[in-house]
Order: sequence, then C-alpha cells, then structure tokens
Amino acid sequence: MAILQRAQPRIRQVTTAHLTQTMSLLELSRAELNEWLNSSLASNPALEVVEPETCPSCHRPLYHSGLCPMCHPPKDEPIVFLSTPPSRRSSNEETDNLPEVAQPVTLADHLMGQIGPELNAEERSIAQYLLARLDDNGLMPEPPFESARFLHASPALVEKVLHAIQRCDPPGVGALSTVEALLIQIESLAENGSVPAGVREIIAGHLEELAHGEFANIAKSLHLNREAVEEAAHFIKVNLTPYPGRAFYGAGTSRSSSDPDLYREAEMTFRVQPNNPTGPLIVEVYAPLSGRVRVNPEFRQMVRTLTGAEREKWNEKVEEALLIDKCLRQSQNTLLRLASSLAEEQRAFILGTDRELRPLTRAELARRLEVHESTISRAVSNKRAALPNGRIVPIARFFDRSLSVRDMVRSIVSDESKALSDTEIVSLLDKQGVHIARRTVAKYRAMEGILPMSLRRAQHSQHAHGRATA
DNA sequence: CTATGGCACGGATT
DNA sequence: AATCCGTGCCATAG
Repeated sequence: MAILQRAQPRIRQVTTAHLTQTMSLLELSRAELNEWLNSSLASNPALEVVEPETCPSCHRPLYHSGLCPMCHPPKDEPIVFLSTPPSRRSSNEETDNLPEVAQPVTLADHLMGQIGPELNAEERSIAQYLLARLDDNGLMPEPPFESARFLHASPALVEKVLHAIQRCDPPGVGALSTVEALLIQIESLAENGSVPAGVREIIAGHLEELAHGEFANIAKSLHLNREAVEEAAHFIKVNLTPYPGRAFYGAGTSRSSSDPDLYREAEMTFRVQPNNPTGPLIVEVYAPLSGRVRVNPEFRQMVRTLTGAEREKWNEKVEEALLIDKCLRQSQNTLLRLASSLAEEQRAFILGTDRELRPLTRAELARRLEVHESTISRAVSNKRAALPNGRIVPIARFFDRSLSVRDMVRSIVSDESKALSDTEIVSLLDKQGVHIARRTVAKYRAMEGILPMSLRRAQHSQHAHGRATA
C-alpha cells in the first residue's frame, strides 16, 4: 500500500501551504478536517465534490465499490462504514435505525450558547477562538494578551470576552489557573449561600498543603482551629472542582464528571447490533463530507487548452487537487481499518469496563495493518470514540497499558473495609495474576485520585474524588 | 518500623 | 530523538 510519506518531492513543492497539512490529515480532529476541507474546496477550483453512490436498500452512501456494510454485513469482522454528520449530508438520507448513542453538546457550544447573544460579531469571533483554546479541563492555557496578539485584537476586548466566558455555567471555566477557577466557583456559590470561613484563604494560599492533608499547618497559619479547617476542606471537596470543564452541567452517566472528553465530538462511534448483540460490532467513522472529492474533469480539460504561465498556474491546482483526493482516501482508509481492528481487538473493553482493556501497543497494530507506526500514532492522537454506553473516550485510551490495572486498584479500594496499604494492594493484585511493584501501585493510586491509606478512613459514601494538585 | 512521595534511571514507546 | 512508564532507592512523616 502506498504510504503517505512516499509522496513525490515534486508535488511537495507544488502545494507548500496545504501540503504539510495534507501529509498529516490523519491527525486532524473531525472539526479540523472539516475546516481544512472547506478551505481547500474554496481555494481550489479544480476540486469538486461528487455524490456517492448509495445503497439501493438503505440509501446509505457507499464509499467503496462493493456491498453496503449495513445491508450485507461481513460475517465475522466488525461492520465498519464511513458516515457524515447530519448537517452535512447531501440528500435526505434517511435517519438510521441505529441504536442511539449519546452525542453530547461540546463544551464550546454550550458556552457559546450562553454568551453568544450578548456579543457583537467581532467579540463573537474572539469568543470562538478562546473557546477553541480551552483545555480538557475547561481552563484557559494562554493569557489574554497572547490571544490578543494572535487575533490582532485589543487586549481589553479579549479580556472582556474572557470574563464573559468566566461567568458562564460550569463555574470556573475560562479561568487561567486552577486557583482562579476555584475562586470563581466560590464567588458563584457565595451568591446563593454562605461559604465557610477560611475557604477562600485556603484556596488562595494553601492548596498544596490541603492536597497533602496538612490541616494542622493550615490552621496555624490562618489562625483557625482545626475543626474549621476540616469543615472548609470538606466544603471544598464537595462543592468545588479544579476541573470545571469536566463537571457541573448535563447530568450524563455517573462517570461523566471525570471525563473531559465527554464534550468533544467523537470521530467514530462503536455500537452493538440491535438484533444480534453477540455478533460483530458496528463502527461508524465520521467523514467530513458525504461522497468524495475528485478533480473536476471539465476544469482539467480547460487547463489543457491554456499555455505558458497561465497553464502552469492552474496545473498546480490540478496537482494539488489530485493530492488532496489521494490523501483523503488514504487517511480514511487507514482510519477505517484502524477502527475495525480496534472493534475486534478491544471488543470486551468497548462493551464492558476499563478492566477488560487488553494491552495493545501502537507498534503491534501498525505491524498488523502494515502501516508505519507513526501513522497509527497520528491517527490515534487527538481523536475520540463514542462507546455504546454513551461514554466518549480518547482513542489513545485503547492503547493504555495500565488502565485495566488502575481499574482493579480502584475497585480494590472501593471494596475495602479497612483501608489497605499499597503493599497490601500489591499482594491482592498478585493473587489476581497482576504483578507490579509497590511504587507503581502508589502511582496508579495518584492517577486515580485516591488518597493514601492514612487519609482514607473517614467518609466513604462521598462521591467526589479529591484531587487538587496541578 | 511502616507507609508514602520525590527523584532519577533504564528500557520501552512514540 | 524525545517522551513515557515502571521501578528502585532514599528521605520523611507518623
């Protein structure tokens, strides 16, 4: 199979600006790919979109010559097909009879919905940029003046928009730091009820100590008694979150509050067959457009009649269009094969729990699909998958070596009656056939936000996970 | 003395 | 080549 990296150097020169992106189509997210394609279509008259053939019985677009994967499902392999989001569908393709998988609104959409109405056009485009920059936790990683420089907008205006964002629903979004996010949340809580004494001060100056459970130190430096500090700590734990983007709105599944990717679009959706739950999975991979692109034959014909510089100029466009077409097919093809492999390999994980994730490396999959391993890396990074239970997870998670063990640790701790030490957890895991070092259990614990044994005894039925370090 | 976190090393992964 | 991950060693707190 021709590998993307092999594209001839001659062409590489032709399309400088776009080519770098073309080479890495695989690593673009759904939205980015969309945007890229739109701009390519707009700037290249040689490109045209052709309607796909559709399956005669279900009217689903057929991307490959051959049978419709839904109407003629393969026997053992997963059923994989490309599909286009409803807004971009060409004709009125019938809505599918596929089982519903929750497709939540993105965090950015949610926020834009709140602030959009109050903003004028310029402010809105600033907001759009800012929202796109929010990280997984809903925090703003870049100071307003930098955004302003990038946008060529006045810093004051950018700040104004940012402040508008910060007043929005998941309290704390758009904050520049964890501390700021917490403080904003406090303000929002203070409007409705009272906030225990010391909470603000602890957030502002003693977060580190709080994370380590050093109540005595805090009490001393704030001149409070220990009870007050504990009360404040409890309040913080229950009411505040350092990850504003993850929680608060849209009561999704119980897990959702800790899943930052929930509010991003998925690039593929895994489902079970409604009438054949034990059969192969169905995988829907999203494509930026229904149908496919090609070089407009009339345009090409027209170019042939030109001469000299004119001809050169438009020929470049034709070459570029050819390349775009090729790369698009190439990347979609790999994506489909990747999806299929994942559905097959990680079926148990997709249907079940984290614990059932099989260790799988990118390199291994690359060998199997006969592509370069960097190809897999690109395809996997920056993408998300929707699972049948409605969760949206980063596709990189399919390659997480320790996820299943971390899940075991989590359940060991939640089932414990007498707070276990890391060493004890090691031996419990040993019995279940998992052999890891004590130090490693400690790290997993930290990753899961589980406090050390000594700080774990107290409250058990609390649903909030305490984790406050950056 | 036990439990745990920090640091750093080496090997695997990307 | 850069980064990530599991681990061992050591310091520190209780």
